[in-house]
Amino acid sequence: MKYNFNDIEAKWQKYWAENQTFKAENNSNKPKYYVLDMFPYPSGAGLHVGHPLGYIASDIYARYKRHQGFNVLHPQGYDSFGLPAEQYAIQTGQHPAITTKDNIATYRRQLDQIGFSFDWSREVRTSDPNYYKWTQWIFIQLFNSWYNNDSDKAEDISTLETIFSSGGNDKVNAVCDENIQPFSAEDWKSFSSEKQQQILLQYRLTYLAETEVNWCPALGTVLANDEIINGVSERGGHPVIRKKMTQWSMRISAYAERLLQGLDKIDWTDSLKESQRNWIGKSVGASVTFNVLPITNNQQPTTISVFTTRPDTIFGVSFMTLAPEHELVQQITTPEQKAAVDAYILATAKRSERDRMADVKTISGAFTGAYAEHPFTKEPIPVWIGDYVLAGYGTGAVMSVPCGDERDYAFANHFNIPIINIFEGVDISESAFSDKDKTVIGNSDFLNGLNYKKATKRAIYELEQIGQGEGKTNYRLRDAVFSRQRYWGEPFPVYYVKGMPQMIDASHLPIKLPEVEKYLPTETGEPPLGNATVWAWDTNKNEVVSNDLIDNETIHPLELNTMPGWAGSSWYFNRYMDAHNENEFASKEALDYWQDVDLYIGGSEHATGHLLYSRFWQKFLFDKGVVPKDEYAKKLINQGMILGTSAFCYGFGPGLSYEKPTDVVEAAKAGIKNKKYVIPKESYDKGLKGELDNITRKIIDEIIAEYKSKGFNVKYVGDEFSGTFTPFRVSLNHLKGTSDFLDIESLKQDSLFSFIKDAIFITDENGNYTTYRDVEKMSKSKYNVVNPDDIVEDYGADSLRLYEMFLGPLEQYKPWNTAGITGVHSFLKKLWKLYADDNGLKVTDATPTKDALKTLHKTIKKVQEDIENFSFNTSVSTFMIAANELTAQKCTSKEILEPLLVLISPYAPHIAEQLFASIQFGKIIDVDDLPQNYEGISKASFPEFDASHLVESSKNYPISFNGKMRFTMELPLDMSKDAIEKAVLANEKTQEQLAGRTPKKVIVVPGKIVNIVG
RNA sequence: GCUCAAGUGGCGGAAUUGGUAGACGCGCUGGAUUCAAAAUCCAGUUUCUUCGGAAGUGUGGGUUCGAUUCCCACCUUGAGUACCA
Repeated sequence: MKYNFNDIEAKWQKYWAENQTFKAENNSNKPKYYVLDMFPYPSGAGLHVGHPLGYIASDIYARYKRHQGFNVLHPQGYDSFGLPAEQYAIQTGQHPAITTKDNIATYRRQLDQIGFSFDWSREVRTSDPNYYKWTQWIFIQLFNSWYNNDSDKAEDISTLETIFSSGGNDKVNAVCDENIQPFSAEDWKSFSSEKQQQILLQYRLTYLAETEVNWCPALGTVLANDEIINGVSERGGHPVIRKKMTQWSMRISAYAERLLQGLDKIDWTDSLKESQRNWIGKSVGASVTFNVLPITNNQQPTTISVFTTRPDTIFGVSFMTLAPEHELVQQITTPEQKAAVDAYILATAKRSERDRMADVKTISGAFTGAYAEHPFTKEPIPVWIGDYVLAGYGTGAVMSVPCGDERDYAFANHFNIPIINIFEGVDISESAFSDKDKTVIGNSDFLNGLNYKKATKRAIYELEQIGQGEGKTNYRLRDAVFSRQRYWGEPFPVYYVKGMPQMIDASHLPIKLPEVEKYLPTETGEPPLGNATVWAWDTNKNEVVSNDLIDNETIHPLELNTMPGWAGSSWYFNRYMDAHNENEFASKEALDYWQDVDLYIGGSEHATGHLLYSRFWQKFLFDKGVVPKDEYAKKLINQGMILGTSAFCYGFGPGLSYEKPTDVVEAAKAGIKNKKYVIPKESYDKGLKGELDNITRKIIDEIIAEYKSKGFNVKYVGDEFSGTFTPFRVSLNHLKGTSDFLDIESLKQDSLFSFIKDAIFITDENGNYTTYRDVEKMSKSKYNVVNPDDIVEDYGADSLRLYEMFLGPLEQYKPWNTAGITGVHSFLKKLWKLYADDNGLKVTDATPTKDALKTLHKTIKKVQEDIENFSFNTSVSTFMIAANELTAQKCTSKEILEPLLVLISPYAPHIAEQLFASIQFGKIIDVDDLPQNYEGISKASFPEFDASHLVESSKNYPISFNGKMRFTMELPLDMSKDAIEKAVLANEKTQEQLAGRTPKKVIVVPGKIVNIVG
């Protein structure tokens, strides 16, 4: 019987689904293991071969853990809210829910045919009301919480109210808005309930505030910092501007330190942790307050507070710089400087964020005319403004120490501000000295002679003594904007009474997305939900009612924004534990049993988005006692991207290139229909170098001849040809099989490539045009997308799985090339032949040979090590070696061949199941004929490695001379060092190598190597 | 600029504690089988070579009996981040 993969795979996939083979139980005597994939956004384009890479890896691990006796949770779902479905709705009017449902169906079909061992009974979809009910619920919990720095955790807002009414806000150590007004317990009690609500909002973990947001006009929505790359939107590359808007925000800054500390206890890659550390951006230093010297006697005293990481350089301060947007600028600027300052502010305001980022070398600024007083020397310090100081970081003001900071140095030089040197024995005439550890402080009163560490400590102490500063830690991490002006997202469970947000009671959730006529913003600029006509909250009936009924007494308007994409993905891993629970977000029993994710696999592009926000929510839920762990994923692996290999042709002719020589251009303008040519890569390369090869020369001669025949007087005028050939991509569908040869006829018939329809292809002597292949990201527009459906049809799911793993290390970026898949495919055919031939099953009860046992056990050892190290590529090689060896040994022994299948089963589950079942029944069995009680290979135990089969009695020693291996010698392993040395020296090849020299030294490492020096 | 990865045949890659560099596969070359093709099987395939050998893991140096592996400097590529005080 032949290896009929299409038949086998379809039947086993059906069998697994029907028998719920991979369903995980929420209680079990077995140890638990949770393997999680980052769930996909179901896009309309479906899967390409790059997408399943991580899923295959996690599936191998999940199957391996089942063989090891674990109760494995391996779920899958869909991150199904998002922009593309909404944009499709805007274009076509089709409801995003329908688009999403269709896309999910496609994804499911594609995933199913790869043979994943997902427990689909736990599927989640973030856009399902039964799911987002709990996303809304978490939002309410965040609203009802504040962060207590004393207990270092989130607490219920009621505890804050209690503190307020007993002692005001004086003693509260909370993470909250800036500029909170102090009040006493009496004040609090006297406040109106609205005023109280306003104050509480400044403390809540999710809060409504007018903040400066990143507004993307093209997308009509705000974006979070992680959704902006180089000043433009991640999606679409549209410009982003700063704008003040009232938005929901998440007080993630409350968790900055815990998010940073938590990284130390999780096994994530260093680069990913590093990204998160950078994003959190902790810097330790001091805040220092400078008194501004009054210009006139009746001026209000003001202060400028700054954050610095170098309080030790306080005596080096020779000026201060404020961000142009700093609120004090107008107040302190002197009348003489007002014109200059205003002009500068105007000039900076005109520059976009992007310009400012791109141009960091130009030094600009203006003097305010004001002076601050040095806290210790009491000397006056000029106050400048400059756009190198960012309003959004620290306090938006810096104390400038030109001798210790490059930017301050450049600024001081540019504006001729004095530079004070406070470093002992350091020359600062050329540049600033920012290496804090290599000198001691001088010229600094009480800091003289101290090193960086001691001086910092002392400076902070002295500042505290005079009440003008304290030690402070600053974080770059900003609170995350949580409102989006979109339709296809979770609605907020929020209505407004007199402009104050009110939470809908959790018992009335979910608040379902309303129907709208149009998915665009309203004419008055409200978000799409502003189009909904039934979008008001009736506080008596506790239901969503028509907007007409709004009376602002019992019926109130609902929130028009929706939640961002990361809302639903920040907790989904917990929902899988108890996916259908209607009363809780997951039951306590399920959460206690599964605890956390043991292995999480997904892309590194989520490093500062999803992976940070989800850690934040997990910590919050942990504080609330809802989840048992404050980090949800013990280990995380980033799979690398699979790149496509695009195929290029090189065109020459109108519409494909410029027309040179000049005379030919003129002729073309005169209305001659020119010829197009597709030339080989070598001709193109030569053209780039300005040389002409025979082919190009021939083409030009042909063109000239044609013009001449039409009566034009043309001639070729030069050899300059660079840039006249145009490379263009062709679709992989137009290549012959998996080769690089172009199927010219099919290309010409494709309407996508109509521009090349009439071209003449310059082929080789066999009539082939060879395309040039280059590695790029897979994308539809590059025509290099490979669909897994095609691979599965041609080679089978097992081949696809093996090949994706065989390509290279999991974490690495690597190119896909379908041609290579024949290697793993013929391995599977060879494997099949080991078990079956034309007469049926070959497996016997024969006693295995020593060699076969050795092959098996070294394979067990290697494969087990590889899986545990996530080195899946090398285990595929190991399987190939094992199959090659066993074939050579003509092994038919069940004792060898049965355990081998268990080893292979995580990688190639279909063929392993088929052969395993066949061995059980002594013939190639059809899945349909299996008895009811049959337990498949997934219940089989992973084979035990037995080292005794690998014991050797001799070793083929490499004999090296000065470290270079020259020949080998077979010697017994129990031979003593001396005996080995004697035997090697006695060998005639040794004497040959030495050529008469006497060895200075002989290194013998028993069991490893012999090295002769001399 | 800073941070983090990574540089090995024509290609993807292997060598897990320093110990026979190039496993395994693709591609290529030759052969067998076939009327022919596909498929399959066998042999070869780092480079140079006077066929004895010699050189060789981005470059230059170092440590070591011995370095793809450890250390220093540099070059290149990729990713992230950026007037962060």
